[in-house]
Amino acid sequence: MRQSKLFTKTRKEAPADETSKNAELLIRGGFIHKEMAGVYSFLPLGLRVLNKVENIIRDEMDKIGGTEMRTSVLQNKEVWEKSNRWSDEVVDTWFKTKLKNGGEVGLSFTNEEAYSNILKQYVSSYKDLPIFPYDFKNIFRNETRSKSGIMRGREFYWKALYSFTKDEEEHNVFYEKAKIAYQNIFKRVGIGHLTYVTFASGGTFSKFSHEFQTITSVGEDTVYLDENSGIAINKEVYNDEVIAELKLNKENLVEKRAVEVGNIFSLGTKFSEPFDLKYKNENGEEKLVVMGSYGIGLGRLMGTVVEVLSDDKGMVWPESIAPFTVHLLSLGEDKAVLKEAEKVYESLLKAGVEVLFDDRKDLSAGEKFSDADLLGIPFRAVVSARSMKDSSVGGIELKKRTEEKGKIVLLDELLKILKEKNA
RNA sequence: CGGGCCGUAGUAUACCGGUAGUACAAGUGCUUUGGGAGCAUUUAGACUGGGUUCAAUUCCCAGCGGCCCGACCA
Repeated sequence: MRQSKLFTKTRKEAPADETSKNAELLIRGGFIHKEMAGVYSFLPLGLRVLNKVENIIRDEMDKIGGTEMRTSVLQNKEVWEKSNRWSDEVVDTWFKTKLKNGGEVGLSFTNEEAYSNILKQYVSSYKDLPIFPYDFKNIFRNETRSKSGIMRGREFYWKALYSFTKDEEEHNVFYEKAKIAYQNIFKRVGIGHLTYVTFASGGTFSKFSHEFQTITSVGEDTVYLDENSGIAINKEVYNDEVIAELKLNKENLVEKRAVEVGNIFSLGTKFSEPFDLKYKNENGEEKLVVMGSYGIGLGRLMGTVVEVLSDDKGMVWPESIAPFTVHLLSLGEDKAVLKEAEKVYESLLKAGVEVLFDDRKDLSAGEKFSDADLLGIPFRAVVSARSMKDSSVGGIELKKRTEEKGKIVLLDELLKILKEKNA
Protein backbone atom coordinates (compact mmCIF):
# COMPACT_ATOMS: atom_id res chain seq x y z
CA MET A 1 0.00 0.00 0.00
CA ARG A 2 1.14 3.51 -0.81
CA GLN A 3 1.33 5.76 2.19
CA SER A 4 0.29 8.68 0.00
CA LYS A 5 -3.06 6.93 -0.38
CA LEU A 6 -3.44 6.17 3.30
CA PHE A 7 -5.78 8.83 4.60
CA THR A 8 -4.74 8.50 8.20
CA LYS A 9 -1.99 10.86 9.24
CA THR A 10 0.39 10.55 12.10
CA ARG A 11 0.36 13.16 14.82
CA LYS A 12 3.29 14.62 16.58
CA GLU A 13 1.33 15.40 19.71
CA ALA A 14 -0.41 13.03 22.02
CA PRO A 15 -4.15 13.50 22.38
CA ALA A 16 -4.96 15.56 25.46
CA ASP A 17 -7.79 13.34 26.62
CA GLU A 18 -5.90 10.06 26.67
CA THR A 19 -3.18 9.20 29.12
CA SER A 20 -2.79 5.50 28.49
CA LYS A 21 0.13 4.55 26.28
CA ASN A 22 -1.86 2.21 24.07
CA ALA A 23 -4.44 4.86 23.16
CA GLU A 24 -1.84 7.57 22.76
CA LEU A 25 0.32 5.61 20.33
CA LEU A 26 -2.53 3.99 18.43
CA ILE A 27 -4.19 7.38 17.92
CA ARG A 28 -0.96 9.16 17.05
CA GLY A 29 -0.16 6.46 14.52
CA GLY A 30 -3.62 6.57 12.98
CA PHE A 31 -4.57 3.01 13.97
CA ILE A 32 -7.76 3.90 15.81
CA HIS A 33 -10.18 6.79 16.12
CA LYS A 34 -11.96 7.63 19.31
CA GLU A 35 -15.71 8.01 18.91
CA MET A 36 -16.53 8.54 22.58
CA ALA A 37 -15.37 7.27 25.92
CA GLY A 38 -14.75 3.56 25.60
CA VAL A 39 -15.68 3.41 21.92
CA TYR A 40 -13.10 3.31 19.14
CA SER A 41 -13.23 2.84 15.39
CA PHE A 42 -10.47 0.89 13.73
CA LEU A 43 -8.72 2.74 10.91
CA PRO A 44 -6.95 0.96 8.04
CA LEU A 45 -3.71 0.26 9.91
CA GLY A 46 -5.50 -0.77 13.09
CA LEU A 47 -7.82 -3.07 11.22
CA ARG A 48 -4.88 -4.83 9.58
CA VAL A 49 -3.48 -5.61 13.01
CA LEU A 50 -6.86 -6.67 14.34
CA ASN A 51 -7.40 -8.99 11.38
CA LYS A 52 -4.05 -10.63 11.95
CA VAL A 53 -4.78 -11.18 15.61
CA GLU A 54 -8.13 -12.60 14.60
CA ASN A 55 -6.57 -15.01 12.14
CA ILE A 56 -4.13 -16.32 14.72
CA ILE A 57 -6.94 -16.92 17.18
CA ARG A 58 -9.07 -18.53 14.46
CA ASP A 59 -6.23 -20.83 13.52
CA GLU A 60 -5.73 -21.98 17.11
CA MET A 61 -9.44 -22.45 17.69
CA ASP A 62 -9.84 -24.47 14.51
CA LYS A 63 -6.90 -26.66 15.51
CA ILE A 64 -8.67 -27.80 18.66
CA GLY A 65 -11.92 -28.51 16.85
CA GLY A 66 -13.63 -25.13 16.96
CA THR A 67 -16.33 -24.36 14.41
CA GLU A 68 -16.80 -20.72 13.60
CA MET A 69 -20.22 -19.13 13.39
CA ARG A 70 -21.73 -15.80 14.30
CA THR A 71 -24.35 -15.09 16.90
CA SER A 72 -26.54 -12.01 16.60
CA VAL A 73 -25.86 -8.79 18.45
CA LEU A 74 -29.55 -8.10 19.12
CA GLN A 75 -30.72 -10.47 21.79
CA ASN A 76 -34.13 -11.74 22.72
CA LYS A 77 -35.34 -10.82 26.19
CA GLU A 78 -37.11 -14.16 26.73
CA VAL A 79 -33.91 -16.09 26.16
CA TRP A 80 -32.09 -14.16 28.86
CA GLU A 81 -34.95 -14.45 31.28
CA LYS A 82 -34.41 -18.20 31.28
CA SER A 83 -31.02 -17.79 32.92
CA ASN A 84 -32.23 -14.84 35.02
CA ARG A 85 -29.78 -12.43 33.40
CA TRP A 86 -32.20 -10.02 31.75
CA SER A 87 -32.95 -7.94 34.83
CA ASP A 88 -30.92 -4.77 35.34
CA GLU A 89 -30.63 -5.69 39.00
CA VAL A 90 -28.72 -8.83 38.03
CA VAL A 91 -26.70 -7.43 35.10
CA ASP A 92 -26.06 -3.70 35.24
CA THR A 93 -24.02 -3.44 32.05
CA TRP A 94 -26.85 -4.10 29.58
CA PHE A 95 -27.48 -1.82 26.65
CA LYS A 96 -31.16 -2.29 25.90
CA THR A 97 -33.38 -0.80 23.27
CA LYS A 98 -36.97 -1.04 22.06
CA LEU A 99 -38.56 -2.47 18.96
CA LYS A 100 -41.22 -0.54 17.06
CA ASN A 101 -43.86 -2.89 18.43
CA GLY A 102 -42.79 -2.08 21.96
CA GLY A 103 -40.79 -5.24 22.59
CA GLU A 104 -37.40 -4.99 24.26
CA VAL A 105 -34.10 -6.26 22.91
CA GLY A 106 -30.62 -6.22 24.39
CA LEU A 107 -27.19 -5.86 22.82
CA SER A 108 -25.00 -8.89 23.63
CA PHE A 109 -22.70 -8.39 26.56
CA THR A 110 -21.72 -12.07 26.50
CA ASN A 111 -22.77 -15.21 24.60
CA GLU A 112 -23.68 -18.07 26.92
CA GLU A 113 -27.41 -17.64 26.49
CA ALA A 114 -27.28 -17.23 22.73
CA TYR A 115 -25.29 -20.44 22.28
CA SER A 116 -27.29 -22.46 24.78
CA ASN A 117 -30.50 -21.41 23.11
CA ILE A 118 -29.29 -22.23 19.60
CA LEU A 119 -27.75 -25.55 20.57
CA LYS A 120 -30.98 -26.62 22.26
CA GLN A 121 -32.33 -27.10 18.78
CA TYR A 122 -29.42 -29.10 17.42
CA VAL A 123 -28.24 -31.28 20.28
CA SER A 124 -30.30 -34.30 21.21
CA SER A 125 -28.02 -37.32 21.12
CA TYR A 126 -24.61 -38.22 22.48
CA LYS A 127 -23.67 -38.49 18.81
CA ASP A 128 -24.08 -34.72 18.51
CA LEU A 129 -21.38 -34.11 21.10
CA PRO A 130 -18.85 -32.74 21.75
CA ILE A 131 -19.05 -29.49 19.78
CA PHE A 132 -17.04 -26.30 20.10
CA PRO A 133 -18.70 -23.38 18.32
CA TYR A 134 -17.17 -19.94 18.51
CA ASP A 135 -17.52 -16.50 17.06
CA PHE A 136 -15.89 -13.13 16.68
CA LYS A 137 -18.21 -10.22 17.24
CA ASN A 138 -18.72 -6.86 18.85
CA ILE A 139 -19.83 -6.97 22.44
CA PHE A 140 -21.52 -4.13 24.30
CA ARG A 141 -21.19 -3.34 27.96
CA ASN A 142 -22.50 -0.20 29.56
CA GLU A 143 -19.52 0.23 31.83
CA THR A 144 -19.85 2.87 34.49
CA ARG A 145 -16.29 3.74 33.83
CA SER A 146 -14.47 2.74 30.70
CA LYS A 147 -10.78 3.41 30.89
CA SER A 148 -7.25 2.79 29.70
CA GLY A 149 -7.86 3.44 26.00
CA ILE A 150 -8.88 0.28 24.18
CA MET A 151 -8.26 -1.90 27.24
CA ARG A 152 -11.72 -1.53 28.68
CA GLY A 153 -14.36 -0.26 26.33
CA ARG A 154 -18.12 -0.08 26.09
CA GLU A 155 -18.06 -1.70 22.67
CA PHE A 156 -15.34 -4.19 21.90
CA TYR A 157 -14.48 -6.99 19.53
CA TRP A 158 -13.98 -10.40 21.04
CA LYS A 159 -13.77 -14.09 20.38
CA ALA A 160 -15.90 -16.40 22.45
CA LEU A 161 -15.84 -20.16 22.20
CA TYR A 162 -18.17 -22.44 24.11
CA SER A 163 -17.58 -26.12 24.69
CA PHE A 164 -20.51 -28.50 24.80
CA THR A 165 -19.46 -31.89 26.12
CA LYS A 166 -21.12 -35.05 27.41
CA ASP A 167 -19.57 -35.07 30.84
CA GLU A 168 -16.91 -33.63 33.11
CA GLU A 169 -14.27 -35.97 31.79
CA GLU A 170 -14.77 -34.94 28.19
CA HIS A 171 -14.95 -31.33 29.33
CA ASN A 172 -11.63 -31.55 31.13
CA VAL A 173 -9.85 -32.96 28.10
CA PHE A 174 -11.00 -30.04 25.99
CA TYR A 175 -10.34 -27.53 28.73
CA GLU A 176 -6.67 -28.55 28.83
CA LYS A 177 -6.45 -28.34 25.04
CA ALA A 178 -7.93 -24.87 25.16
CA LYS A 179 -5.42 -23.84 27.77
CA ILE A 180 -2.57 -24.81 25.45
CA ALA A 181 -4.25 -23.14 22.47
CA TYR A 182 -4.52 -19.94 24.49
CA GLN A 183 -0.87 -20.07 25.41
CA ASN A 184 -0.05 -20.55 21.74
CA ILE A 185 -2.09 -17.50 20.86
CA PHE A 186 -0.27 -15.26 23.32
CA LYS A 187 3.08 -16.61 22.16
CA ARG A 188 2.19 -15.98 18.55
CA VAL A 189 1.12 -12.39 19.10
CA GLY A 190 4.40 -11.69 20.88
CA ILE A 191 3.53 -11.52 24.57
CA GLY A 192 4.02 -15.17 25.57
CA HIS A 193 7.06 -14.37 27.66
CA LEU A 194 4.99 -12.05 29.86
CA THR A 195 1.74 -13.99 29.99
CA TYR A 196 0.96 -16.49 32.74
CA VAL A 197 -1.78 -18.98 33.44
CA THR A 198 -3.46 -17.56 36.50
CA PHE A 199 -5.80 -19.27 38.91
CA ALA A 200 -8.86 -17.14 39.51
CA SER A 201 -12.24 -17.58 41.09
CA GLY A 202 -14.40 -20.28 39.57
CA GLY A 203 -18.09 -20.69 40.13
CA THR A 204 -20.65 -23.17 41.26
CA PHE A 205 -19.14 -25.92 39.17
CA SER A 206 -15.41 -25.48 39.51
CA LYS A 207 -13.14 -24.13 42.18
CA PHE A 208 -11.01 -22.13 39.75
CA SER A 209 -11.24 -20.50 36.41
CA HIS A 210 -8.06 -19.75 34.50
CA GLU A 211 -7.04 -16.32 33.36
CA PHE A 212 -4.16 -15.43 31.11
CA GLN A 213 -2.49 -12.48 32.73
CA THR A 214 0.14 -10.36 31.00
CA ILE A 215 2.51 -8.70 33.42
CA THR A 216 2.59 -4.93 33.00
CA SER A 217 2.53 -2.06 35.46
CA VAL A 218 -0.59 -0.63 33.81
CA GLY A 219 -2.58 -3.78 34.54
CA GLU A 220 -5.87 -3.63 36.38
CA ASP A 221 -5.39 -6.91 38.21
CA THR A 222 -3.03 -7.95 40.96
CA VAL A 223 -1.54 -11.43 40.71
CA TYR A 224 0.99 -13.43 42.69
CA LEU A 225 3.46 -14.98 40.32
CA ASP A 226 5.76 -17.96 40.71
CA GLU A 227 8.33 -17.44 37.97
CA ASN A 228 9.73 -20.97 38.18
CA SER A 229 6.52 -22.79 37.47
CA GLY A 230 5.04 -19.98 35.39
CA ILE A 231 1.87 -20.12 37.48
CA ALA A 232 0.15 -17.14 39.01
CA ILE A 233 -2.71 -16.67 41.46
CA ASN A 234 -5.18 -13.84 41.16
CA LYS A 235 -5.44 -11.74 44.31
CA GLU A 236 -9.16 -12.57 44.51
CA VAL A 237 -8.41 -16.18 45.46
CA TYR A 238 -4.98 -15.72 47.00
CA ASN A 239 -4.68 -17.39 50.40
CA ASP A 240 -2.58 -20.02 52.18
CA GLU A 241 -4.95 -22.82 51.37
CA VAL A 242 -4.84 -22.12 47.64
CA ILE A 243 -1.06 -21.78 47.68
CA ALA A 244 -0.77 -25.19 49.32
CA GLU A 245 -3.27 -26.74 46.92
CA LEU A 246 -1.27 -25.53 43.94
CA LYS A 247 1.92 -26.80 45.59
CA LEU A 248 3.51 -23.39 45.46
CA ASN A 249 5.86 -21.82 47.96
CA LYS A 250 4.63 -18.54 49.33
CA GLU A 251 8.17 -17.18 49.51
CA ASN A 252 8.57 -17.53 45.75
CA LEU A 253 5.42 -15.62 44.92
CA VAL A 254 5.88 -12.07 43.71
CA GLU A 255 3.10 -9.52 43.59
CA LYS A 256 2.61 -8.06 40.08
CA ARG A 257 0.18 -5.92 38.18
CA ALA A 258 -1.24 -7.62 35.11
CA VAL A 259 -3.78 -7.37 32.30
CA GLU A 260 -6.24 -10.19 31.80
CA VAL A 261 -5.92 -10.95 28.09
CA GLY A 262 -7.95 -14.15 28.14
CA ASN A 263 -10.08 -16.29 30.36
CA ILE A 264 -11.32 -19.87 30.30
CA PHE A 265 -14.09 -21.02 32.56
CA SER A 266 -15.83 -24.28 33.40
CA LEU A 267 -19.55 -23.66 33.42
CA GLY A 268 -20.77 -27.15 34.32
CA THR A 269 -24.54 -27.25 33.86
CA LYS A 270 -25.13 -23.65 34.91
CA PHE A 271 -26.64 -22.81 31.53
CA SER A 272 -27.69 -26.22 30.26
CA GLU A 273 -30.09 -26.51 33.21
CA PRO A 274 -32.15 -23.36 32.64
CA PHE A 275 -32.12 -24.01 28.87
CA ASP A 276 -32.93 -27.67 29.38
CA LEU A 277 -30.02 -28.53 27.12
CA LYS A 278 -29.93 -32.33 27.30
CA TYR A 279 -28.89 -35.29 25.20
CA LYS A 280 -29.70 -39.00 25.28
CA ASN A 281 -26.78 -41.28 26.03
CA GLU A 282 -26.19 -44.80 24.71
CA ASN A 283 -28.66 -46.18 27.24
CA GLY A 284 -31.40 -43.75 26.28
CA GLU A 285 -30.96 -41.76 29.49
CA GLU A 286 -31.28 -37.97 29.40
CA LYS A 287 -28.16 -36.11 30.54
CA LEU A 288 -27.37 -32.42 30.88
CA VAL A 289 -24.70 -31.02 28.58
CA VAL A 290 -21.51 -29.83 30.33
CA MET A 291 -20.30 -26.44 29.17
CA GLY A 292 -17.24 -24.23 29.25
CA SER A 293 -16.51 -20.70 28.00
CA TYR A 294 -13.32 -19.35 26.48
CA GLY A 295 -12.98 -15.64 25.76
CA ILE A 296 -10.43 -13.20 24.39
CA GLY A 297 -10.91 -9.47 23.82
CA LEU A 298 -9.04 -8.64 20.61
CA GLY A 299 -8.83 -4.91 21.22
CA ARG A 300 -7.53 -5.44 24.69
CA LEU A 301 -5.00 -7.95 23.39
CA MET A 302 -3.84 -5.48 20.75
CA GLY A 303 -3.62 -2.72 23.35
CA THR A 304 -1.61 -4.97 25.64
CA VAL A 305 0.90 -5.66 22.87
CA VAL A 306 1.32 -1.91 22.43
CA GLU A 307 1.70 -1.39 26.17
CA VAL A 308 4.39 -4.00 26.67
CA LEU A 309 6.35 -3.88 23.42
CA SER A 310 6.52 -0.18 22.54
CA ASP A 311 9.54 2.01 23.13
CA ASP A 312 9.92 5.76 23.47
CA LYS A 313 9.81 6.26 19.70
CA GLY A 314 6.59 4.41 19.11
CA MET A 315 5.05 1.04 18.60
CA VAL A 316 7.05 -2.12 17.98
CA TRP A 317 4.90 -4.76 16.30
CA PRO A 318 5.84 -8.42 16.25
CA GLU A 319 6.07 -9.71 12.69
CA SER A 320 3.04 -11.93 13.28
CA ILE A 321 0.56 -9.08 13.75
CA ALA A 322 2.28 -6.03 12.25
CA PRO A 323 0.10 -4.13 9.78
CA PHE A 324 2.83 -4.61 7.18
CA THR A 325 6.03 -6.63 7.07
CA VAL A 326 8.18 -3.84 5.68
CA HIS A 327 8.04 -0.07 5.53
CA LEU A 328 9.68 1.12 2.33
CA LEU A 329 10.90 4.72 2.39
CA SER A 330 12.09 6.76 -0.52
CA LEU A 331 14.13 9.80 0.50
CA GLY A 332 14.65 12.93 -1.54
CA GLU A 333 13.44 13.96 -4.94
CA ASP A 334 16.27 12.52 -6.97
CA LYS A 335 14.76 10.92 -10.07
CA ALA A 336 16.98 7.85 -9.97
CA VAL A 337 16.02 7.29 -6.33
CA LEU A 338 12.29 7.63 -7.05
CA LYS A 339 12.55 5.24 -9.94
CA GLU A 340 14.49 2.72 -7.91
CA ALA A 341 12.01 2.95 -5.00
CA GLU A 342 9.12 2.29 -7.39
CA LYS A 343 10.95 -0.71 -8.72
CA VAL A 344 11.57 -2.09 -5.24
CA TYR A 345 7.92 -1.52 -4.33
CA GLU A 346 6.66 -3.34 -7.39
CA SER A 347 9.06 -6.20 -6.76
CA LEU A 348 7.92 -6.56 -3.16
CA LEU A 349 4.27 -6.58 -4.21
CA LYS A 350 4.96 -9.17 -6.86
CA ALA A 351 6.75 -11.32 -4.30
CA GLY A 352 3.72 -11.16 -2.02
CA VAL A 353 5.45 -9.16 0.67
CA GLU A 354 3.17 -6.89 2.67
CA VAL A 355 4.68 -3.48 2.15
CA LEU A 356 3.77 0.05 3.15
CA PHE A 357 5.51 2.39 0.70
CA ASP A 358 6.19 5.87 2.01
CA ASP A 359 6.08 7.57 -1.38
CA ARG A 360 4.98 10.94 0.02
CA LYS A 361 6.59 13.95 -1.60
CA ASP A 362 8.19 16.94 0.03
CA LEU A 363 8.73 15.27 3.37
CA SER A 364 12.05 15.50 5.11
CA ALA A 365 13.95 12.35 5.87
CA GLY A 366 13.47 13.01 9.56
CA GLU A 367 9.72 13.02 9.24
CA LYS A 368 9.69 9.75 7.36
CA PHE A 369 11.98 8.12 9.89
CA SER A 370 9.91 9.34 12.79
CA ASP A 371 6.74 8.06 11.21
CA ALA A 372 8.37 4.72 10.53
CA ASP A 373 9.40 4.46 14.17
CA LEU A 374 5.95 5.46 15.37
CA LEU A 375 4.12 2.96 13.16
CA GLY A 376 6.47 0.22 14.30
CA ILE A 377 6.54 -1.96 11.19
CA PRO A 378 9.17 -4.68 11.80
CA PHE A 379 11.44 -3.90 8.85
CA ARG A 380 12.40 -0.56 7.36
CA ALA A 381 13.83 -0.44 3.84
CA VAL A 382 15.27 2.89 2.71
CA VAL A 383 16.02 3.84 -0.85
CA SER A 384 17.99 7.07 -1.08
CA ALA A 385 20.92 8.68 -2.83
CA ARG A 386 23.07 7.48 0.02
CA SER A 387 21.88 3.87 -0.06
CA MET A 388 22.31 3.72 -3.83
CA LYS A 389 25.76 5.22 -3.75
CA ASP A 390 26.95 2.30 -1.67
CA SER A 391 26.25 -0.05 -4.50
CA SER A 392 26.65 0.25 -8.22
CA VAL A 393 23.39 -1.65 -8.82
CA GLY A 394 21.12 0.09 -6.34
CA GLY A 395 21.47 -0.58 -2.66
CA ILE A 396 18.68 -0.60 -0.13
CA GLU A 397 19.22 0.02 3.57
CA LEU A 398 17.39 -2.62 5.57
CA LYS A 399 16.88 -2.17 9.30
CA LYS A 400 14.76 -3.88 11.88
CA ARG A 401 12.59 -1.67 14.05
CA THR A 402 14.43 -3.02 17.07
CA GLU A 403 17.90 -2.34 15.66
CA GLU A 404 19.87 0.88 15.76
CA LYS A 405 21.77 0.38 12.52
CA GLY A 406 20.80 -1.23 9.29
CA LYS A 407 22.77 -2.81 6.48
CA ILE A 408 22.88 -2.29 2.75
CA VAL A 409 21.36 -5.09 0.73
CA LEU A 410 20.55 -5.61 -2.91
CA LEU A 411 17.01 -6.17 -4.14
CA ASP A 412 17.36 -9.93 -4.51
CA GLU A 413 18.56 -10.24 -0.97
CA LEU A 414 15.79 -8.00 0.32
CA LEU A 415 13.18 -10.10 -1.43
CA LYS A 416 14.70 -13.27 -0.09
CA ILE A 417 14.69 -12.06 3.50
CA LEU A 418 11.18 -10.64 3.40
CA LYS A 419 9.55 -13.40 1.35
CA GLU A 420 10.26 -15.83 4.14
CA LYS A 421 8.42 -13.57 6.56
CA ASN A 422 5.29 -13.64 4.46
CA ALA A 423 5.44 -17.34 3.70
C1' C B 1 -22.20 4.93 41.25
C1' G B 2 -18.87 8.23 44.98
C1' G B 3 -14.59 11.67 44.65
C1' G B 4 -11.06 14.89 41.90
C1' C B 5 -9.44 17.61 37.60
C1' C B 6 -10.85 19.60 32.86
C1' G B 7 -13.82 21.50 28.13
C1' U B 8 -10.52 27.65 23.42
C1' A B 9 -9.24 26.27 15.27
C1' G B 10 -8.40 19.48 12.57
C1' U B 11 -4.42 18.69 16.78
C1' A B 12 -1.71 20.73 21.04
C1' U B 13 -1.75 24.99 23.94
C1' A B 14 -1.71 30.69 25.85
C1' C B 15 -3.78 35.20 27.63
C1' C B 16 -7.89 38.12 29.03
C1' G B 17 -14.57 41.12 32.27
C1' G B 18 -13.92 45.19 26.56
C1' U B 19 -10.05 43.46 19.03
C1' A B 20 -8.74 35.60 21.30
C1' G B 21 -2.42 34.75 20.47
C1' U B 22 1.13 30.81 19.24
C1' A B 23 2.88 25.98 17.27
C1' C B 24 1.74 21.79 14.31
C1' A B 25 -1.62 20.18 10.45
C1' A B 26 -4.04 22.08 5.82
C1' G B 27 -3.68 25.61 0.98
C1' U B 28 -0.19 28.69 -2.18
C1' G B 29 4.99 30.25 -3.60
C1' C B 30 10.18 29.66 -2.94
C1' U B 31 14.28 27.32 -0.44
C1' U B 32 15.73 22.67 2.05
C1' U B 33 16.26 16.99 1.78
C1' G B 34 19.55 10.95 6.39
C1' G B 35 16.11 12.18 12.19
C1' G B 36 9.58 15.82 12.81
C1' A B 37 13.89 22.12 8.30
C1' G B 38 13.09 27.50 6.89
C1' C B 39 10.84 32.16 4.88
C1' A B 40 6.43 34.56 3.09
C1' U B 41 1.21 34.20 2.73
C1' U B 42 -3.88 32.15 3.41
C1' U B 43 -7.74 29.29 5.86
C1' A B 44 -9.65 27.98 10.63
C1' G B 45 -11.55 28.40 17.18
C1' A B 46 -14.26 29.86 23.04
C1' C B 47 -19.39 22.58 24.41
C1' U B 48 -24.81 23.95 25.43
C1' G B 49 -28.38 26.68 28.26
C1' G B 50 -29.39 30.13 32.09
C1' G B 51 -27.66 33.99 35.58
C1' U B 52 -24.57 38.44 37.16
C1' U B 53 -22.82 42.79 34.23
C1' C B 54 -23.06 48.54 30.15
C1' A B 55 -20.16 44.33 28.30
C1' A B 56 -18.97 37.08 29.62
C1' U B 57 -14.68 32.96 26.07
C1' U B 58 -13.32 34.80 31.08
C1' C B 59 -17.27 35.11 37.10
C1' C B 60 -21.67 31.95 39.10
C1' C B 61 -25.29 27.80 38.34
C1' A B 62 -27.11 23.68 35.58
C1' G B 63 -26.75 20.27 31.67
C1' C B 64 -23.73 17.61 28.27
C1' G B 65 -18.87 15.68 27.30
C1' G B 66 -13.67 13.95 28.56
C1' C B 67 -9.65 12.01 31.74
C1' C B 68 -7.94 10.15 36.50
C1' C B 69 -8.68 7.62 41.63
C1' G B 70 -12.09 4.34 44.04
C1' A B 71 -16.35 0.85 43.67
C1' C B 72 -17.91 -2.66 39.91
C1' C B 73 -16.16 -6.15 36.11
C1' A B 74 -19.65 -13.59 32.71
